Amino acid sequence: MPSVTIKDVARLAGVSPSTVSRVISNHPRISKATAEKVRQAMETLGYHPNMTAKKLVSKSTKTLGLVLPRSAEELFANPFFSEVLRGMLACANQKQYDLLMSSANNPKEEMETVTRMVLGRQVDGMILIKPRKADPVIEKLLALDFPFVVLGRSLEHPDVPAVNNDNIAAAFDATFHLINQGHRRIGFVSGPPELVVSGDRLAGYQKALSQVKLPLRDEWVIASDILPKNGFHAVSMVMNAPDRPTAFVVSDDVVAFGMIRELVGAGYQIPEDVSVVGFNNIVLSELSNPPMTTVDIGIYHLGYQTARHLIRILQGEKVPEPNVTVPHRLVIRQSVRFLSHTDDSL
Amino acid sequence: MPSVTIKDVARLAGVSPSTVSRVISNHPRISKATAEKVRQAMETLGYHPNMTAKKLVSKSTKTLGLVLPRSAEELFANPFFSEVLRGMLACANQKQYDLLMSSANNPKEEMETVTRMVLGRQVDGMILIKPRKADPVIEKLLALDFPFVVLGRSLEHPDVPAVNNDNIAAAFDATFHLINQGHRRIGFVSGPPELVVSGDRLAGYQKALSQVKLPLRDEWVIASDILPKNGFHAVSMVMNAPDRPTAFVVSDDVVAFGMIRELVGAGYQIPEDVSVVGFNNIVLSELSNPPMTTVDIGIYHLGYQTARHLIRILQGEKVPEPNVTVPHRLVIRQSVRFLSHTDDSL
DNA sequence: CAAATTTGTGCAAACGTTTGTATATCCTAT
DNA sequence: ATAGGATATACAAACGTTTGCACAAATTTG
Repeated sequence: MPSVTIKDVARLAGVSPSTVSRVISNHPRISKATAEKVRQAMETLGYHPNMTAKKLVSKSTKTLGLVLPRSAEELFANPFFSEVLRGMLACANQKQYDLLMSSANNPKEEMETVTRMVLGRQVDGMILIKPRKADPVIEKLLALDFPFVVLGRSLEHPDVPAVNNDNIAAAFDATFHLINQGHRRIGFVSGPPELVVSGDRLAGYQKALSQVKLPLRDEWVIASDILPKNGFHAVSMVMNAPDRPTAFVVSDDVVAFGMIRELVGAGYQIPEDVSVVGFNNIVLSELSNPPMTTVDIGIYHLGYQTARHLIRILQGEKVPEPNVTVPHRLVIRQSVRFLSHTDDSL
Repeated sequence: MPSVTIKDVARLAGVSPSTVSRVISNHPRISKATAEKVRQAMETLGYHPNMTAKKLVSKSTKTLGLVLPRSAEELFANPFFSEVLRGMLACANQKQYDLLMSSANNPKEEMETVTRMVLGRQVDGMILIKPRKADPVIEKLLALDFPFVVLGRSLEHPDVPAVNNDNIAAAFDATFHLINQGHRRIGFVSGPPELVVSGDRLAGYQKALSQVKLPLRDEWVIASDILPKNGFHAVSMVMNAPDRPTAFVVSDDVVAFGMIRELVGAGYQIPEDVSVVGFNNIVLSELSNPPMTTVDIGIYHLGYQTARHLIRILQGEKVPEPNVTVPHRLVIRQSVRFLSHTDDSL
């Protein structure tokens, strides 16, 4: 409302607008005296720079763009997202950047929003969360030569700046933990098939099985997108077969919760009858009943490093590696049972 | 990078920049012919308006500001937040607004960020999430006469535009449900004491007790901020007393999870030994073991309506009521036991 | 002590739009 | 034919900054 500009300050301080500007940016060749005078004037007038004007002339917005994946509806109810966001905000905040967010209901809207942010010069760089396979947004940004980093990885462009877990290794570890605990019949619940991350985790699972020469049984891998809605029919189908799995690797903790709930409802005990290892280690994994064994992928760091990486690039710092990998670790709690080989109660 | 401006379009189309501008904004007095010519030129050049310039001259940013409460660290790991955000984004997106976010580590930073957004004219309005009692940010915004709405309510300024639940009634309902189920010794776990919402829920709990002439026992109300860190000492202290509560109202589902976990760890069964009713109905409340009885406060709607309310105000629509109340409802699941009055097993 | 350099400040252009006012062309009505 | 009003477009100022250049004053140098 008051809208006091640099000119008002200049007038009161008895100097030119450019001098005021230089005082603000600590230009070296401003005398101590005028600087003081100007600061005084700013103070009494309650001056604050108009960021929009500043952005226009400086051609830098100090803002990072973030468009929510169209799968937002699902992914978003997931604590994963807020934890990632928390990391991003923490980093952005520290480096004096803001985050401009928008959501989109479908791929078309998503592209439009990206376009508006990028071509509309509202942001200095973009963050892409969990890209799809053959993601057109990546193609677009690449074509525009606009700075961006993906949280996850691009299948088609391996050298695009990215922050990711080694999801193959992570799923391998999760699966191998079950193997080490004596399990031989291990099922897998995968994430949305269009996401790169889903493919990686599936691959890690398969790798672990084949390493110990266990057969891959297609009927034991379940696509999670049919899970929460359809009452887990796929799960009960698998469980009703004569030689059912004794354990599952589930590529998302939330889905794992839903699955456990179904299993419990069907009369199974966790981990006595079925073991489960989840993915992500969200806060509630620790608080659930039973506390869930899961692979901690460092969600907060994932977010933090993604923002960090992008800002580094924007500031022209030497970026040693295009890709940064956030370490994961298996957190062993109580949703996995040790299965003696001589035990054939299952 | 290419940075094609309105002038480039004008040149190619053989008209003046102002004409191009008017074509874009569908000015009535532009001939069909030129309009076509200009659109053609925009197309071939791949023109997109520079939003920053537009914002500068139009003095409207089409952006909503959101500063994360300093309690972000805690609140944020909470799915509550992402669900609220999802609602806000959905509404903003629909009304063609963006969200500018920032976080702050302490009240001072918070104020600075608000100042930067508001006085820096980066946003048209602000959203304040769950204000504290005597929140200085509210005072500031009021003093500046800057449009904002709070998600929650202001204690000191009841007529400030706000979107909220009737938290007193909600906590009353939760407590009364326990009473109806036969409970007479009911504890309460409160949220961070500096938040308005915490006070309201506590009041609702007290109201329910006094309505049925149950004594208020101070030692049975536990402040949650001492909960997750200190291993729930307060809980075990309460539980070890000779006449311990048979049930708790817990003003946040996440805290309820943590509490249940502690209780289970101490050998109690839920709901057989202790009943719990939570607050918020986050996604995982349904999936937990046992599924949690909780009051659904419509988190998504809370977010959606907050954005909606602010946008209404910004667009100068007649706003019938300064405050909108999002309805709540008790969702009965399986964390509460029916307690026969003749049953003195507890 | 004059010349050269440094120091401090102002002027004006630029960033890419929007919009009020002026002007030119074209109708329509007298 | 011609005034009067539409209609369609151009001009230029404005939004609030930053910054290259010019220039005066102060300081250093030989």
